[in-house]
Amino acid sequence: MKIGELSTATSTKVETVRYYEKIGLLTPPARSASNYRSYGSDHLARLSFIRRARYLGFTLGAIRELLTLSDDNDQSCEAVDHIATAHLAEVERKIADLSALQSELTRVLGSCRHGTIADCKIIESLAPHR
Amino acid sequence: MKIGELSTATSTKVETVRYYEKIGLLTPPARSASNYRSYGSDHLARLSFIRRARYLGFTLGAIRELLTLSDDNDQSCEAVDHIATAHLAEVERKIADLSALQSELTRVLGSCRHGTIADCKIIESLAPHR
DNA sequence: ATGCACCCTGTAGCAACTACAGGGTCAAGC
DNA sequence: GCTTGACCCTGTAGTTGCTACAGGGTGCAT
Repeated sequence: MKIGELSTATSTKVETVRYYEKIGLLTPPARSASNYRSYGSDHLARLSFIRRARYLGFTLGAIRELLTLSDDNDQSCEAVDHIATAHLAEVERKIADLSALQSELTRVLGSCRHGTIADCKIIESLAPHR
Repeated sequence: MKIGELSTATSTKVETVRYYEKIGLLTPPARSASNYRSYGSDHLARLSFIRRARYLGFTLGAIRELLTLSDDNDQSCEAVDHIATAHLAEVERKIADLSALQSELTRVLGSCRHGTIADCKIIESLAPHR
């Protein structure tokens, strides 16, 4: 399949596919006579893996590790578990941060009296002169 | 005050202060005879505002708008309210996304049987061949 | 006078793409 | 047979919000 087909099959932009190749996440595929990239089902599987992991918020670095690990069938999946656990912890930390932010923003917004800037409580609470 | 003092006063890296000046968020301060930047309390207030808004997750673009608005005391604070409301919505969307992710990661991790890669459920659920 | 902490400018790097610019290829329709 | 349009190619630069040098100058204490 050509890059455009692979791209639509995985909901990935064509440029992104080429980018993954450039940084070594995807192996360079065979080329047609007219120098077009020609992908097989292995590429499709690998790219699907990458996209799903990206969707789950893994960094490209983590994905690279996961891909390396997944190539070695005999290894224990302890390392995989470790990467995923660390990522989960990170996600939970972000949720906590954002929730704190949410309360604060809600508080700030709740103080808006819809007057003029001069006595805008939002601006005020952003500029703590305390 | 010199840039280092401003920097520690606002917990901002010196490079970041210069960066804010370069992109026009901070007005260029006066210079000493030896070409050192020399800041006053207005700069301190403005940088505090920026840092607090950044801490609350506002983008520099949004902060630029907020700063422009806050300079015009007579305007209604409707626009300010609008920016903050939009930001809150964004934060809430992110929280929802991350929470979905959290469940999915928890599910994926829960399936780990600590065997070898060959039958690693984590890897499997990352590569959906369905 | 010599060290050290601080200041200056300017450029390049990070993540993870995205968006051109400037060209080549291929199949369909007139 | 020739044009039109959709696709493909490479390479480079832009995005966001900084951060990290490199290669210098300044100011103060010892």
